[in-house]
Amino acid sequence: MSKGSGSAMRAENVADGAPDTVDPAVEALVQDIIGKVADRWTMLVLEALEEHGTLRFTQLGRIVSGISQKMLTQTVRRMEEDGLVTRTVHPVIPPHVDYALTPLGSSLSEAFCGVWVWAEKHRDEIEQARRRFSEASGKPRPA
Amino acid sequence: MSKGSGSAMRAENVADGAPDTVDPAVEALVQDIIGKVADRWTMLVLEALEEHGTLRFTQLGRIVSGISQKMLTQTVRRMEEDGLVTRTVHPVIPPHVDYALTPLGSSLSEAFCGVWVWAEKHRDEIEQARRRFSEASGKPRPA
DNA sequence: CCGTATCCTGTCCGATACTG
DNA sequence: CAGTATCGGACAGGATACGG
Repeated sequence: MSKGSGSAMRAENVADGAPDTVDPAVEALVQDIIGKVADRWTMLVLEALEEHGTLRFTQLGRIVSGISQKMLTQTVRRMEEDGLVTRTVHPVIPPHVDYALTPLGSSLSEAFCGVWVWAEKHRDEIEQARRRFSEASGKPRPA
Repeated sequence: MSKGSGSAMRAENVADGAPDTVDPAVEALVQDIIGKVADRWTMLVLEALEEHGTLRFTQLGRIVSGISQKMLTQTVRRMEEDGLVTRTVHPVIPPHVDYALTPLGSSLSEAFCGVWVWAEKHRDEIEQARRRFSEASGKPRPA
């Protein structure tokens, strides 16, 4: 999933009228971002921080119930790397680390909210479609 | 995304220490939908159909370059199951199958556009953040 | 041309144990 | 409390070959 995002290729000038010309670099980056954000844990951490503001490691782990330390660390690190969250270490005993969304992280949360709203709005249609599909295929309902 | 998001498996509930903005059940379903829809191939197929309209199996496979037949079939099947695309079989020889977006699929594409725009708009910030992170961590370029 | 079935590999993720 | 390291199971997904 980690594709060559290091490319300095710039093609923001999509001033043409052709809608079918999607820049490969942009497309790659978008896929990369989506891939990360759509991750089960990343999404939940994003939400948790959007809701509660600053949180500690353990707090985060409690809110995102079910996540392992490994995944929490990994998720949070990647989000930090992408500039979505800030990681503040207080050098005291016992250790104390705070996590918070950056403006970039907040804006992503907001942007992704559109898809969230869509899913919520159309979940009935989706379930209907699934049922219709199961009916037509003669297959039993998958879980 | 990753593997586990097959269906609404989130039976685990938080001890309600903090008020959630959304219903847990709805959240689970939305996560499920997001998980499927945000899939790398699903996204590309969605885009391809949004751009080109109706497409045949092989056409689709050519546009979404790099996808295997297995994944293409699987992706398209799931999208059909969720009511995002229509699958029209022309019983001729040789076989001829057309795929097209449903209104639901189009609306999803539109909703996803927000994230797409976000990624495009902020890709510089993200790359900067990554560079800064690499610098601070003393890590070499991750390919 | 379209789709399925089989094999095989890479990777994700949870559990556990240990350090500062 | 916060994080790292390692092991092992499970599954996604690519390649291939074959059926309709």
